[in-house]
Amino acid sequence: MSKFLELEDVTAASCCAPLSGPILDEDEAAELARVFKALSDPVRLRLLNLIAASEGGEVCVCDLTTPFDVSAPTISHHLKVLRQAGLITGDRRGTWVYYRPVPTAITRLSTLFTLPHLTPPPELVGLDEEA
Amino acid sequence: MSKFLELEDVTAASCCAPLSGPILDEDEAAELARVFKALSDPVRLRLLNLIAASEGGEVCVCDLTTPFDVSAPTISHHLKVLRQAGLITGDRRGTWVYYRPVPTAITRLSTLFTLPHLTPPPELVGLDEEA
DNA sequence: TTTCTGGATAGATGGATGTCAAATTAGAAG
DNA sequence: CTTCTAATTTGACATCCATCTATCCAGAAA
Repeated sequence: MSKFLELEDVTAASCCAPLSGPILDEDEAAELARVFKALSDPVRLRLLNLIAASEGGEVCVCDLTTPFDVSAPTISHHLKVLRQAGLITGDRRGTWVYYRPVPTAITRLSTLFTLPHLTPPPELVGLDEEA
Repeated sequence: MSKFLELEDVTAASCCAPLSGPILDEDEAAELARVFKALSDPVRLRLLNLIAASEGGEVCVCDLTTPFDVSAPTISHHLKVLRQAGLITGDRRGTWVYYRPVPTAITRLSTLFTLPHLTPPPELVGLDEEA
């Protein structure tokens, strides 16, 4: 494991119970917020999507810079943010650097959005905020 | 339906396929990013948690201001952001305003974080970013 | 070692965002 | 109408963040 990433994993134990579950304390909320902040940028979402959808399970950074309109350092920055959020991992192999998703960190978020006592009543659709 | 919320619903059709699914285009990514940006603040996460976990299915704003260290206008601002993201709805009844979660918008996010072809291999835990 | 290339870091900058105090609106009650 | 209270809006301010250019670091190949 290369050394160029010395980062704090933010997705510790904070999230497991759904949002509709027990009350979130300030620390848990702060940790979770950091993860969602990592997902709050379009470029980062597309990066994570490309990495998570990759056939081989990993993607070379060299393939992540061309699909975007931003500079290479910006891509590097976004990858770092995703790394710090614990959503992806990367390691250097020779000249190139490869990134993979961290499945446990990603699937953990899935349980957050289940609403046990609120199975979505389809009749309510349309009462949401309207344009 | 009261008039004090004239907001664009952001959680349109953008999200349904998991992050590991088909490639996200720029528009879809932008829409999704807006939802996650709404979730990227600790106060907003706790607000949504309080609302989603409420027994009666709704919460009066008057009960949402005391648990926090921030001023009432700030709470109002955060509620507006959550509303604009389509995650909650609110309406005034007499003197008070009540907020409810929007189940469809919330549960929809759940499907985003499933990894069909990547059932989380427990052996990989620990290879994540380390402190 | 020197050179070349892929990728990360450093520093600067413009725009977005969380916060508050003060002013405003909506409704209830005199 | 006047007054009081709940909640939102306005406007200002400080901080944060996405982006860029320039520079630096890590390997590979001479």
